Amino acid sequence: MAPVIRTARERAREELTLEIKREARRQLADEGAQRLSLRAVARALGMASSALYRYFPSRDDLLTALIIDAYNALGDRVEEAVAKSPADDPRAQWRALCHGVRDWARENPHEYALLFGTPVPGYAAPQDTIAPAARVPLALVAVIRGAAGRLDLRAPVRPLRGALAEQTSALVAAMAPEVSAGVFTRGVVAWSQLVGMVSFELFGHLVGSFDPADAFFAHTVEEMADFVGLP
Amino acid sequence: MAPVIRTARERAREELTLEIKREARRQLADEGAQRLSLRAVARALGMASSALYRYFPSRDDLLTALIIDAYNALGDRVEEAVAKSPADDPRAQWRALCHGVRDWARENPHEYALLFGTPVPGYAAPQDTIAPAARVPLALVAVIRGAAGRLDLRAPVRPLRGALAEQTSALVAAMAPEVSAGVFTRGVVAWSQLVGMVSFELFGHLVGSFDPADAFFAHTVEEMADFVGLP
DNA sequence: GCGCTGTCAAGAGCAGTGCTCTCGTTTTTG
DNA sequence: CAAAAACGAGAGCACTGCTCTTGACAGCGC
Repeated sequence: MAPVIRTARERAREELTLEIKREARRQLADEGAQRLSLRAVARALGMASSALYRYFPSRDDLLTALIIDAYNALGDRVEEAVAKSPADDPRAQWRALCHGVRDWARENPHEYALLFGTPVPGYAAPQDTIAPAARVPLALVAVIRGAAGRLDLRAPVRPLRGALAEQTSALVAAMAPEVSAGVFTRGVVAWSQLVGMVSFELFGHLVGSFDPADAFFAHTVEEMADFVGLP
Repeated sequence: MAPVIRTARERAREELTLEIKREARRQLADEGAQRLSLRAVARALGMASSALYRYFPSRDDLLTALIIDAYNALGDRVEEAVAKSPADDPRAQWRALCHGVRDWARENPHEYALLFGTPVPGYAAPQDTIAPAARVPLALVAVIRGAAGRLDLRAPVRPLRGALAEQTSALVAAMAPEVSAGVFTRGVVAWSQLVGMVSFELFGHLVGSFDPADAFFAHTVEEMADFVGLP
């Protein structure tokens, strides 16, 4: 393993890397990813802009690092919210998860936009992001798994056919064997609905209709809990 | 009214405005809004970059014009798809609407991102965009209205309380008086789910799970049609 | 302790951006 | 016909991401 005592150089490098990300995150929160400027970050840190390239080979790499941090911040928040909920109350956990996502998004709109808005770089999500990105979806299926056997579907799930049945059964076998394929797809539907609704609110698509979205959001969270059959 | 025969200058201006938008749309489709450059547009048109500012006061204004055009293109596409469906088959119309949105989005990913991704300008959606932006949602409630009286809800809608009841009753009275408040909210839920799912597919959030999303999309469209009670 | 080697910050510079201002020219208008 | 408005082009400002070179310093084996 790496030694605990590093050379002065290595410690300085690690510290500066953190400081750069900290300042970049500040500017991101202030002005959005669009206006995040390497030169401005360097200026705020009192160093030459060229020196920054020793730590992040390009602006996109800095953004990727911020994306990973944001995914982890959201993951921490949501996992903690779920953990604080009663262990035997899947609906309370569901509520905590959904409201955790929304609250975090409203507190960090630019970071949320970085995760779920238009992808900034050339469409290719680096490999390092997929694990942090999976945390909230995994927490969501964990909540559903915790309710397995007690699920109560008011409306039966339509049968899965052909390619969808194959895709779903592979996924279910890998990550939620105690849950039926139909319920699993409903979980994915609810996840996309949650992100769609939060994006609507943050991106201003609800201004003419449910402008203070609190009541609508709370209601929809319950409806989607019913949709996946949570007790 | 304005005369049909305009001065040569006015006709030239109108034509050049269209040409600028055409070229900008080309570059938008190629590289995305991020890389859309006024200078590059001017270069392609063989004119000085400064001359462009006589037609669009800023880059954001050009983008706003493109946003309006994109909303209208999507609106045309969806309205036409619904109109081509059997008049007495709300579920077929629903299918046409949802698949119309997805198909258009897949054919014009950057323009879709412009509409439903991270808002590019300073968060304020200009007044001119809200009418074109409302076309697809309005088409969606029209489909539901067309099925009023024949709706079949497998799972009853949770009662709307407090602020939500007030917001919804105002909206329902204004745009869908023959539909119950509960069904109306489910329509909004389905709309946000649709956009969330298409965004997931286009922005790469489905790569690990339902990567070819065709089967999952088709299945979910039917599930959401059930959700709003379409016959 | 000494020198080599790799790492580092800094500066200059390149190509590009949005945007403003001025300056002649052209077209419309009174 | 003359005044006024609109127009295209050019120069220029302040900024961006990024590259290359230069000189200084730290860490290592000897």
